[in-house]
Amino acid sequence: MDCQIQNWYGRIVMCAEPAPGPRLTRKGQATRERIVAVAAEQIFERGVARTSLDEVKAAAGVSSSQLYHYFADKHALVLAVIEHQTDAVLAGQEPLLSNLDSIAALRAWRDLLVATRQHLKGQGGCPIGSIGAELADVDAEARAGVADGFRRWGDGISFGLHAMHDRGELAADPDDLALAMLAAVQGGLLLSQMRRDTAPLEVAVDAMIDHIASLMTTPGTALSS
Amino acid sequence: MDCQIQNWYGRIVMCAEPAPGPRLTRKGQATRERIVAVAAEQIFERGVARTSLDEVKAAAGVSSSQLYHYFADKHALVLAVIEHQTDAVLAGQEPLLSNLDSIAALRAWRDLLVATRQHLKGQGGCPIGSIGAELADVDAEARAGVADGFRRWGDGISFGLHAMHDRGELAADPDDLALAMLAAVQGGLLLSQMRRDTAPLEVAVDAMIDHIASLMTTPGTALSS
DNA sequence: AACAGAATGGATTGGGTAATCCACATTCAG
DNA sequence: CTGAATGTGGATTACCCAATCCATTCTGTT
Repeated sequence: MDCQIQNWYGRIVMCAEPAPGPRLTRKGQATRERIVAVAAEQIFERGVARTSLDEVKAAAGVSSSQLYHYFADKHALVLAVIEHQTDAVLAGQEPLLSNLDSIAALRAWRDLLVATRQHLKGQGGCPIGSIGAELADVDAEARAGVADGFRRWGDGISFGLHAMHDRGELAADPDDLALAMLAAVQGGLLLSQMRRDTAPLEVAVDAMIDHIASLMTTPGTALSS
Repeated sequence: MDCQIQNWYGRIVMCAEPAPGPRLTRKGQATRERIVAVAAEQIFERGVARTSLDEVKAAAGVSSSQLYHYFADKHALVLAVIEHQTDAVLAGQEPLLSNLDSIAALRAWRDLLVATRQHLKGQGGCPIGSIGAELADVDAEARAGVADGFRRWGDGISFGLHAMHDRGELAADPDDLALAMLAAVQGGLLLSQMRRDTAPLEVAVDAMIDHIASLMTTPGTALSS
């Protein structure tokens, strides 16, 4: 179901396969991607249930028959959007995400997350997480898709931590720390969205970075406070 | 807009005022509460948009006119549900939540959160957070209601941390730590919901407790690992 | 050129649901 | 006791939206 590709930074990441059904012409592929991109944007703003296909069709400049030519139904479109958003979120964190192998690198990555969030003026949460929260108990495939997105994200975080661990600098399980860090990011994003204030995201991720710093065997890694 | 009451454990917490509009008879109050309880349950299971008022009416055994007698519209009902769920979530963590003034107390509270989550067999996320994620950018009042619920929750956590700080045991800002802890809980719940596995919640909260433990001035507070 | 498969257009259908309306019953206060 | 406010019932309306259908045009291959 998945293929492996080399990304721009040399790391191997998992990505979804191109397309299963009937092969698409260049034009059809462009139309399909346009639909997914528009749907992703609207779902990010309003959620899945409040995004009507009529509006997606209008914004993408396509008709009903086109939409249902590329997607069996709304559910299939949502699955494509989840993959699309996962790719976008992970790509938006590169090249930092692939190199989180020092406290300094973690802090730079944190700054990027906060800056991205600030750029949205308090609107919107996590493009993946919000879909997951809405559909987890309603659509098993969507839940699995979001879970896979989180897995890829967590793998990205743990990659750098594993490097630190392998160098003997980190005295803890990198996978657990990566999972905890991802949780801090998700919770921080949610709280920040509710309060329209990046402070919760900053405090949560800072606390987790400080925790990692406290588990390092090498000296000279001062806390941020 | 709010009133202060004494809860069972002596702490002063903020709660919503009883009811603003025309005063209700005992029977009317019961009907209203039944509607809110049923709506809360269905929204927890399916989300706001996928909860139809017809089903709420059927499950609560009321007719349209009753529902619209107590609530101006669906939006007003959702606001009532947010308050209802906030009260329920906080009450469900007592008496532990009001006494998080030691590492041992924090660990006991963590165990309660994990056990509660396990009891749901992987279904459902945070009753408050999931509503917030769905409505934050669509319904400003709902967002504010959820934000207030999170504030109350965070206040509960910070209360015990402040006690530790006042005793000179904790060398950090209790409010920041409480905010980070709440973020870890929310993120942990979301990840656990996606993976249908309590591990993310456990790891995230454990990491945050360990972090707090590392900031304590008194010795003898061993890490959980 | 010619054919098959792919892509597009737009009208239509059918189901679901929030909200309204009017008629009737119950409760409570003075 | 009595009337005014509160509580209840169910039918109805008006709208939104996912999905279908058929006809037509485009694209790539041999």
